[in-house]
Amino acid sequence: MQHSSFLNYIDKYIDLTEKEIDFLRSNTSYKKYLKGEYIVQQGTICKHTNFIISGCTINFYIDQKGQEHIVTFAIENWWSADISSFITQAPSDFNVKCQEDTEVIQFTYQNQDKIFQHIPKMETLFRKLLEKALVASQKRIVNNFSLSAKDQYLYFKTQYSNIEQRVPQYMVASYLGITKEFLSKIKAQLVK
Amino acid sequence: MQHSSFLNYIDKYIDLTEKEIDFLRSNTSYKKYLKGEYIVQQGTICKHTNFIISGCTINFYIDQKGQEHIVTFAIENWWSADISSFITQAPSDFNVKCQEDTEVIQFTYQNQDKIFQHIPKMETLFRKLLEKALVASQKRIVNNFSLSAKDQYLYFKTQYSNIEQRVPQYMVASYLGITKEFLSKIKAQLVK
DNA sequence: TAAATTTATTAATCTAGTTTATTTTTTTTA
DNA sequence: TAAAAAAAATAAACTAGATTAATAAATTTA
Repeated sequence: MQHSSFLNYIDKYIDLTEKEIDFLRSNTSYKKYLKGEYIVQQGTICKHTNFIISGCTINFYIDQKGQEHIVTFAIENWWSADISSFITQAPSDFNVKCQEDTEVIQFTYQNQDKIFQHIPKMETLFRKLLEKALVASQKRIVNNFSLSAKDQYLYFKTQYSNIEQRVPQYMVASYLGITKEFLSKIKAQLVK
Repeated sequence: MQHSSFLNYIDKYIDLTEKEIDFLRSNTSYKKYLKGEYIVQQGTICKHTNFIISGCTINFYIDQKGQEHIVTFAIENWWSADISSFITQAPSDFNVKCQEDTEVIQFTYQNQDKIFQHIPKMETLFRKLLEKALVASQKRIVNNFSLSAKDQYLYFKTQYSNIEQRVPQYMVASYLGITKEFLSKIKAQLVK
């Protein structure tokens, strides 16, 4: 029941037997975080990969100058974790924080491995998700290269309009790598 | 024999039986490209994932203004492809071009799939490689956010000093997302 | 080995985006 | 529902890096 939206998601990509579903259910766990809570904190180890059932998380870090930079947003039916820390089980450079009350299904490193060994289709699914994530990440680098801040913002709106409505504008600016003042200027200019 | 450096690479990560090695060998192929040849051209489909035995490739695109942007470099023991085009088998937005004479082991989409089904360990290896590639890609975005052009260049040198020696300086500038003139200025300033 | 081509340097001018500071608007809390 | 706090807007001064243009050095080719 807690797992149902997660299982629906999985079902869109692969077919699992009843046994496999039970295995998956018993090797993952449900957790609810409140708005403002941290799922991962800079300097600690990222224990879980999180599938978001409901809510919204931000992945950010604080640089040497004390400035906060948003690396990614995640909402329902997306995945949220600091992969670097998760795969190495070493302290994280990032924070994962709940921007809203957030319900997740969690995979520990050990359980994820167990799942991949018992259900190779799950590993295939994860491989394909990683391929897509890598393509999206490269696309972001490419956009950074060749689009003005205004065009990057417009692209963001086409891709993530649902997110724009759920987070403060200064976080969108941070995600785009520009100042909140400049995003404000861009918006004013777009209105005209 | 043509496959030996590829098999050595694989052997560092996973143990394969003789049969598995034969299967891998018969479902991949060796190819040699000359300096300047294209492995993938913008607008065509990326047919292969390439493991580089020797040589150097650049992955770049031409933007609307006709400007060339280098997205990635790859050398011996790295992988080279346009993943986006490869996984969708749709026309590529990128070029993969040989910067030196380059020998590769090639996986077609179908054969890669066959290999993953016959040798799940290979899919595990690829998943882990993708995880690492995603982490590196995110790291690049993060550096872009918080480092000056000079510091990005210094970071590049620590990570890819071997590549810096093998490609013209203007390609390094392009990879860093700055002009060749500005990189020249940075280098002059660093000498002092 | 000279000519042609490609790559790198230098310098002046310019601009997209930052910084700093102040004001206004919106949201939260008591 | 008023006060406090957080978020957004506006504007002036500033700067990192781009653009343009000319020159020099290195590499390739004949």
